[in-house]
Amino acid sequence: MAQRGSYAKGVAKREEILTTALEVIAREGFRGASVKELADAVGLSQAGLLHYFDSKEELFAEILRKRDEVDSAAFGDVSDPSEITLADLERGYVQVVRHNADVAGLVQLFARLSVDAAEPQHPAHEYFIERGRTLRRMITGAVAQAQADGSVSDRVDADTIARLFQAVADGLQVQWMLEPDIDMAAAVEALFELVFAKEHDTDAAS
Amino acid sequence: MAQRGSYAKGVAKREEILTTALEVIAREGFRGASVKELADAVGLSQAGLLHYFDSKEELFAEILRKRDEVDSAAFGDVSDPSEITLADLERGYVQVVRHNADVAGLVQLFARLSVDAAEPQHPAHEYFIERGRTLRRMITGAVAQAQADGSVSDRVDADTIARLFQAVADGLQVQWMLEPDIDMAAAVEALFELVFAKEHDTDAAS
DNA sequence: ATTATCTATAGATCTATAGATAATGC
DNA sequence: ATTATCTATAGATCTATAGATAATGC
Repeated sequence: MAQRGSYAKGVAKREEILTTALEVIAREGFRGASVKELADAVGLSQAGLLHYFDSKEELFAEILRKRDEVDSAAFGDVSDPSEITLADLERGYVQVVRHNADVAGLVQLFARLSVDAAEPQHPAHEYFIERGRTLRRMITGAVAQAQADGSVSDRVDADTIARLFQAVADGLQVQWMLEPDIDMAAAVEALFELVFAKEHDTDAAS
Repeated sequence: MAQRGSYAKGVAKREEILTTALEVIAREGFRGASVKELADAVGLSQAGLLHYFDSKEELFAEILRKRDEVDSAAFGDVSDPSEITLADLERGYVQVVRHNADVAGLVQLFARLSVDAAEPQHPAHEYFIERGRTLRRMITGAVAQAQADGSVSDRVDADTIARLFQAVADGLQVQWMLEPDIDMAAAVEALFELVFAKEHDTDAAS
């Protein structure tokens, strides 16, 4: 009952498990991602690894959380969502989409768990709900601002636009997994082009 | 070697397997969809059912094909994609999205297989590629037409717009599986609103 | 005393296949 | 003769847990 908490060694090992898992999955794909494989990669037995997590599903949920942590460290954390402009958003979006093309296994893991985590009891359920909210909050901020200054039509509310943007991101990844040749970044840029009445209507003669 | 082909009874049974599977999965969800469960539902043993399919994965691929067949019979087949207007597209889109809300299990199955079928050897790989193409062809037709008459900006080519529309459809379903309360139809309508410079700019004063 | 880790194993599935027998149709 | 179907089973996984021992730290 009286939990003492993890020893320093345990904390470090758990961390190592997650970061190593990210590499293994990114490289080998989601298929090779059995608990056994991940345990081998950090030199633990399968039972040894599971000591750190309640279940396999929780392990994978934690891997995704760790991924976000690593990514937002790499791509810059957003302290204040209301500070983001649309241009920032577009840049960040394209950057993430480009990066994802290098970590196919993680994209697969994410997509796979998105489906499994639909079940409310799934250990990643909250993760996905929370992540979606955070993502949309950022988008909504930028969009609302653009609507205020007139560069985006306000016939559709910012929340719904945010939902559509999220959907495009998820949906494009599905297409990309199936046909890795397609250019996700170009598609994202096109989306911004379409939704935002940009100033450079150069050849709008017709 | 000398294949005689299936007997009438076998053909009918195979059909029954697929249509029953659709009902079972729609109702019970993707979880209860083991081969055993599906076999029980048509009164066959597991081995008896597998006699009709090369593998479990092929079975599921066939189930999805059957679903499309049933759906396009219900929602009207498109003989000539170039005949579709944007308004048709929007109507059809909303209709399908509404229908899907009643068959959660099939939506899950589809999403789950989308990921698994990324593997080129997966029996549903071709299905997904082909389906995407067909869907986008319809969208492209309608969009190109709208671009020709000026109701849609031609700064983004019709193919890319089609890809975005497909992505929105897939991505919204992921959101909906996670949070069934959201209104997919409203989001789809918003997408059309955004992309198409509709005439009814009623309150475009600002 | 508690955590970190191992080995071993229960047991839950699930897929595919082999080897029957019964039904169908050339 | 071939298909339709069954029972039985191999065997591949994989997850979780029990019961050890070794390492850590109050």
